[in-house]
Amino acid sequence: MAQLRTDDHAELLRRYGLRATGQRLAIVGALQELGHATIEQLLEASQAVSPTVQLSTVYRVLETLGAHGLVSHTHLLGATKTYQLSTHANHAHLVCRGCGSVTELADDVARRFTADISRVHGFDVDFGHLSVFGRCADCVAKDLDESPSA
Amino acid sequence: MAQLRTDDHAELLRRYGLRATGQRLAIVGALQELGHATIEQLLEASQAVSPTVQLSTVYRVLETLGAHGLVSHTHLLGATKTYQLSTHANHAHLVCRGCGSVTELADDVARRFTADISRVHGFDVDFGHLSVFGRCADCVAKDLDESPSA
DNA sequence: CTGTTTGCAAACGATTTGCATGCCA
DNA sequence: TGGCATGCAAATCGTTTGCAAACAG
Repeated sequence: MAQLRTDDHAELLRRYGLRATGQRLAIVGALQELGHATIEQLLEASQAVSPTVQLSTVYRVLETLGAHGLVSHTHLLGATKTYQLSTHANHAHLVCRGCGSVTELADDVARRFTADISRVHGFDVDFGHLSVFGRCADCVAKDLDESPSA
Repeated sequence: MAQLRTDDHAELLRRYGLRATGQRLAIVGALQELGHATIEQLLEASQAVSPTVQLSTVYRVLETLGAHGLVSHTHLLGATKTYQLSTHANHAHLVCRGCGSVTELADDVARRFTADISRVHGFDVDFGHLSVFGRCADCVAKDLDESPSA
């Protein structure tokens, strides 16, 4: 997995016509490191690098980067919005309501699903934003333990 | 499609051990009529029947009904939470980012998808809460019109 | 009659905004 | 240097809560 460094992040931002400020680099770095993260997580992680970063800045930066297609967001658990670099967005998520774990959906399953939808409904699925809720294998197993038999 | 009347709603509520107040009947009626609706839509629709209904009441009623399994909710557009009667919840939604339209996903497609996920990931999909974002056939067609060729 | 539900208004948390200053290009 | 980005604090939005009155059963 190609790990971009800070320098590259700066370049990336400029390529999109955006200024490479310390705060933005910190936030992009945090996004890259975390894969997907909530506002709170991003605030914390970017403050570790650039202590002056403020909550409102995180909001503004994410909005700006989002408008330029660099960042996308998904609703994972409940109303929690999580953000991710678009380069990291090309897969759907399986979100477990039991333990909160987030797994990437296997590509071939996703592809078949979107193909089916396209064929049946003519609907063009926005892949990166797809979140599937349910219970992961572990939690299903736990559920069975707790209600042993009928 | 079996259309329940107000009397039946009252009965339904009581069957769940809930009091059948005018406000609740109005809200359940609105849910039934709208299929799925936001808090705002529900407020408006239920006020048409029972003008005293208040926003906080809508919130409280939905929470109560939800706790009893009568109502479920999904995230459709953006952060917008929409609510629906559980009897109406057994299908996934295709949500168009272009025009905001919401379509029900064909059963067989959904079934195949959940079966795939179960087989590959051991993950048990929460069906009624599945929302798929993207662009509907109409909006895809419009998109093509607007960017005719390269 | 009794306990639940509602109206109302105030509290609350998350997100957004205005303005002066700071910093990148 | 000029203008976009940020810090800070206040405003705003959606949602929740406490309390007394109204209502269902």
